[in-house]
Amino acid sequence: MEHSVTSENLALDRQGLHQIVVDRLRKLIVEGRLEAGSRINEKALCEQLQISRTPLREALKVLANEKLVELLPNRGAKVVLLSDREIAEAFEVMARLEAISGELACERITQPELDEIHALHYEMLACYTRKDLPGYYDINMRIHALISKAARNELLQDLYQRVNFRIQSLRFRSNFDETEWAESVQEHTELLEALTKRDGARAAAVLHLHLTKKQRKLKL
Amino acid sequence: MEHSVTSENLALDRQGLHQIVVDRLRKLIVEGRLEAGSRINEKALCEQLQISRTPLREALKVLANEKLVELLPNRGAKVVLLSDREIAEAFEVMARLEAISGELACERITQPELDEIHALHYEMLACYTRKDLPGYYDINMRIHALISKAARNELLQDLYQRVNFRIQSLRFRSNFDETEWAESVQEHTELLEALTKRDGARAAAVLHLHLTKKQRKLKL
DNA sequence: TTGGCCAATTTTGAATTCAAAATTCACACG
DNA sequence: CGTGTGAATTTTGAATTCAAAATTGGCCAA
Repeated sequence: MEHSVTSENLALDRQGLHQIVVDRLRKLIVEGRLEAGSRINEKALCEQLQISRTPLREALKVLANEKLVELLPNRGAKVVLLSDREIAEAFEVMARLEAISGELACERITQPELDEIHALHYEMLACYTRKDLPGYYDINMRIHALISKAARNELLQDLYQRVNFRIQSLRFRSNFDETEWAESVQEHTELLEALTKRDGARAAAVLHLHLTKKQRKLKL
Repeated sequence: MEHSVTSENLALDRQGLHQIVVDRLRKLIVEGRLEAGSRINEKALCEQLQISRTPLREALKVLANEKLVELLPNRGAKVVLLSDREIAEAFEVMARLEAISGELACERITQPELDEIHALHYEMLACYTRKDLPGYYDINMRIHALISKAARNELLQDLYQRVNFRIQSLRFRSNFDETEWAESVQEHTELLEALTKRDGARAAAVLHLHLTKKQRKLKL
């Protein structure tokens, strides 16, 4: 192995083991692979992730701060299970954050970014036509993430992501019937229009409504 | 000692040592007693706080997640020093969050809460008259916190606090001349008016402007 | 003196250890 | 049968340990 250095130093350790664990665990939670409400056993998780308890416990404390897990004194951690009220609050905040992002994005988005969103929009239409729901969800999320990014405010983007982490796992609870799906697509078309015209107020309004409707589609 | 239990169990440990350390450290940072940009020595802090390194390191990771400290790989932690851009972003977000809180508070605030805000407002006027700036700051913050609370959305309140932690330490950098102080007081009076009339749009507008002006008062 | 190099020391990252708390489980008793 | 009790086991919280990385400080040479 001619090129190898002392220790295979691929994964240039960004910032300590704990951060890697935070990201992996958060992904597991957000994707629903770690069930909401379920207990987290430190030993078991350590073995699964092949790490010692220290970085795992550090990660759990960070995720508790993000309110993705709950720390019970002397009784370990559990994946947070949102109450109906918390879900409603998250959507109320998300609707506002998206509206703000949309408004700011109208002022600050670049043409290449706008083009990319348009491209994604067509990809999304393709998924819609094929009734490919997972693909639709994925592209939809990427569009919203790009808008958040185009608002050119990293703190706003951070808050957006934070709230998004909370509600993303709820996508399994949304029942998209044919009519509602079509409606959602229509809203996206209007959003693109507003963005293209740099009509901030309209983009904000469309996004606020879009999120409010998304909330209504949740199964209770 | 007749009443004493095995171990003096006052401070009913809310939730582990690390959380206590998080709160204490955050307070030190926000109050500026831990200088922005300064290195944090684990051993020294451990001795000062009379704890071992484990809970301190857990706390540092949480605070890094809150972006109050920065973790440098293998080189320890330092208190975050905000760039001008980050400060501008924080105020941009804060202005929006306050506006949202004000708007929602108009819909949801109770009469006792409104009364308490009025009482605080008069206390604040007293501080203003006496030119008691620390007292003014303190009451001012409590008024804004109450409005955030009256919005009846814990997640929104959490985001509000998070952003507030970031910019609170900047209060040392604001130069309040006589005119500006008077102006600020006037804005508060208008805010109270809007709240009393439950005029959400107006409360939002006043708060947005209030924050924007606050930002302009910062020394660069 | 100044600059560079290497050993000694300090500091960090993460695993391990140890005590305290909670949980499990067997068994006696009603 | 179901229920309460307590010892054994597991799990958690936090200190300690240990290796790796960074920093410091001294020494030598230019």
